Amino acid sequence: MAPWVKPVLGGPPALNAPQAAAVTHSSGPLLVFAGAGSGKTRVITHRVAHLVTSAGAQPGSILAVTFTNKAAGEMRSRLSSLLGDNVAKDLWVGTFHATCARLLRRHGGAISLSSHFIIYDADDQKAVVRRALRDLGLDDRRYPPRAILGRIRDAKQELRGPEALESGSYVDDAVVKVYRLYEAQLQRANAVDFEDLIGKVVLLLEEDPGGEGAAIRRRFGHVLVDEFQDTNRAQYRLLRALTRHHRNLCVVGDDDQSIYAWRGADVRNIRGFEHDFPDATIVKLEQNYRSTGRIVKAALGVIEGSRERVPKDLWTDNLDGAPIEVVAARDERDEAAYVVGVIQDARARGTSPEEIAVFYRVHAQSRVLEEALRAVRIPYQIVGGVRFYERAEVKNALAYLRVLVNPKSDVDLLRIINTPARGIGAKTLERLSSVASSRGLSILEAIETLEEAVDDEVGSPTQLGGLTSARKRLFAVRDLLAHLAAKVPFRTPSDTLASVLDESGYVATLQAEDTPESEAKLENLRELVGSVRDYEREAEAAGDAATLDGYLERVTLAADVDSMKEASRVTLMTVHGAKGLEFQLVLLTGMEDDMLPYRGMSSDAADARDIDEERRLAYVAITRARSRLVITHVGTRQIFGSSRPGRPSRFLATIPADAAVQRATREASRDSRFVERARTFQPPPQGDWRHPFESESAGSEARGGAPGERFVDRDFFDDSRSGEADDPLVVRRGSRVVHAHFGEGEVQRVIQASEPAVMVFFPSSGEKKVLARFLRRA
DNA sequence: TGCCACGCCCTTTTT
DNA sequence: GGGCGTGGCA
Repeated sequence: MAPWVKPVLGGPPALNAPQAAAVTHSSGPLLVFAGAGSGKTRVITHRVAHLVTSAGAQPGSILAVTFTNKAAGEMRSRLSSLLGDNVAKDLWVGTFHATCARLLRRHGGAISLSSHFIIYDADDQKAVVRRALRDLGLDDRRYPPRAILGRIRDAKQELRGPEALESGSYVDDAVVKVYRLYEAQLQRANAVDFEDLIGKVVLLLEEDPGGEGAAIRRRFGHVLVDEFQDTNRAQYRLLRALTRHHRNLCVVGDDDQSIYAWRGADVRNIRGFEHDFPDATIVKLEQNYRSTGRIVKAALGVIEGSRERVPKDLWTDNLDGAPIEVVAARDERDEAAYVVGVIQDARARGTSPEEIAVFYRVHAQSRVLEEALRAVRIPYQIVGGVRFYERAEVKNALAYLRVLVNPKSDVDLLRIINTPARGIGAKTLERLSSVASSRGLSILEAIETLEEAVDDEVGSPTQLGGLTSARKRLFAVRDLLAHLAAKVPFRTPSDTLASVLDESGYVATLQAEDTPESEAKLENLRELVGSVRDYEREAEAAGDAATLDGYLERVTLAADVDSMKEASRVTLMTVHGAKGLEFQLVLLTGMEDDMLPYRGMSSDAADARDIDEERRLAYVAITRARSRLVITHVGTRQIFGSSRPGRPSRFLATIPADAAVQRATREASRDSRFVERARTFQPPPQGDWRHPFESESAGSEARGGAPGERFVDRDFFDDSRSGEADDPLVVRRGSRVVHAHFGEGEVQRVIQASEPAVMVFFPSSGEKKVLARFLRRA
């Protein structure tokens, strides 16, 4: 038996006595720093069990929140086995979003939210933003919907309304206007977005309209949170508001595994917990039960380079295990071939495929790996990528259902009004839309007014907004929907879906297309009907009524969980997707600077904070491995259609030498220069982010500055320089400038290049990169 | 109105 | 390399 397959652990034993006491028995605020592999979820389940069995808490007064459905499901099943189904069924165990949705359905009336509200996902949000931009007459090339929505989302995650946003710059003003319309649109549609689910519960709790906030607060005597480092500001405020009186808040997390800052997670929630709760009991779980000694050591080496972290000394009693293999490959194909070789070898030694995972930083890396695996017929599954519920045909079908439940939902109506094609084009929709917004109606209501206009014989073409010719087609859609909606109460959800697909002509249209693509779409629609049937069966088993509302909520709050089967397949996924999982053998690919740490096309250097998040990502990846870890990096990588040079990631240099061995593939060995570089590089001194290779291979690649060198994006034209110039133009972000051709604009950022240049936003023509010498002060 | 060709831009992702 | 959005054309 190879050393690395030797069993090294037997699952987390009981906590040591003082820890156990603190974790299960302490009262008041409790913060548990649970290092990777230290048995974090156990903390919550055992505490809950103790609260119920020994502390006399009512199961219904305990709320345990997680981030994913999967985590919630696991927690629930563990609690069921600890406490029995009968007790566990009364506990509130769920994701932040599902829990808040449940509360809002019961208490949302106080903030005029009908209990049939629907939840808009990212796509719906974007559609609302696009429409708002159109209504405001703003060009969506100059104001990219994605970016605008990003700003709105950021604001909502901090519970800031449009009035609380900065204004003054062109973009800021646009954001504020779009945000206002966006909110109005959601309210009119009786819809909420993911941020609202949290935000509106916070509103209920903090403002207590009709006593509903107090009612929610009374409900819960204990609140427990998993993966606390991933909470955003709004979620933190929710937790504080919920526990304001009794302060029975138990949070478990690991700041070293905070990898979601980019979507709003605020690591200050965990790092600053002690500040907000000075009386909190703090426990650190530092013993790792998962991985070999060398893996733990490597992980610790990597994470210790962080600028800021709560110190934790991860250690293990497990055997040292085999050295980590750091392998240089020539390019991504060579890397894939090596990965395949390792997998074949491991399988031959008896490692089962579901114990093997291949990680990468971005999905784009998966293609080459897939090809290599397919070539030798190794079964694999990819987690992530395009999700089932995000496919266009699935979203269309769901949009029909959502309109039936909530006819005011314009986003959904607009999605299906011309699906399948019914001759209702952009022009018609634009007119309809403006009729609707000018009268404060939903689109469907606006269609109704066309009828009134006809009945009254007063419908002048101007009043109808030029909609006379499309009227018949619009009425046909309205009648179709009315007909389907009338039958909803008498049909099962799956029958409703089936008749929607049939009577709308959607299926017929796809069948007529008769292409491989249309066949795939039909297949997906059949699967969707199947998923509704599954839901109906589950609801029945749980003794609940199966409703269309119920199904839609589940789907909107669902993830990719179902797709990750226990089947005997090798798993391919991004490092983000790997959090919370563990495998016997992990292959971490693409360990190059620019890939991990990742840097996109732009030459902007990441700042130290971004680098630290990438470092934590590497830490998460490493700590997923139980007994064997193989890390690969390449000399050249083709990605996104072009080639970039690869150098070993700076993080590799922080793995202690006695934990790893360096290797090269046969292909890579031929390039002796690359191998020599890869073999001999040294860790950079602390605090110096210059890559070690940069000095050695100076001038070998012309790039926009050394990696890691800080690009200054403000005060670039500082006074020391301006002294030499004839016209000292000092600009910084936000400065107003004038360009001879584009007119007045606003500086977005300063670009470091051979000649000073800036990105300027011109309201007349959008964002442009211009040389500073063509600008003057506004 | 609908189709196709062209060009752009590219992280990570739950709910 | 590829998905998506746009703009030109039938």
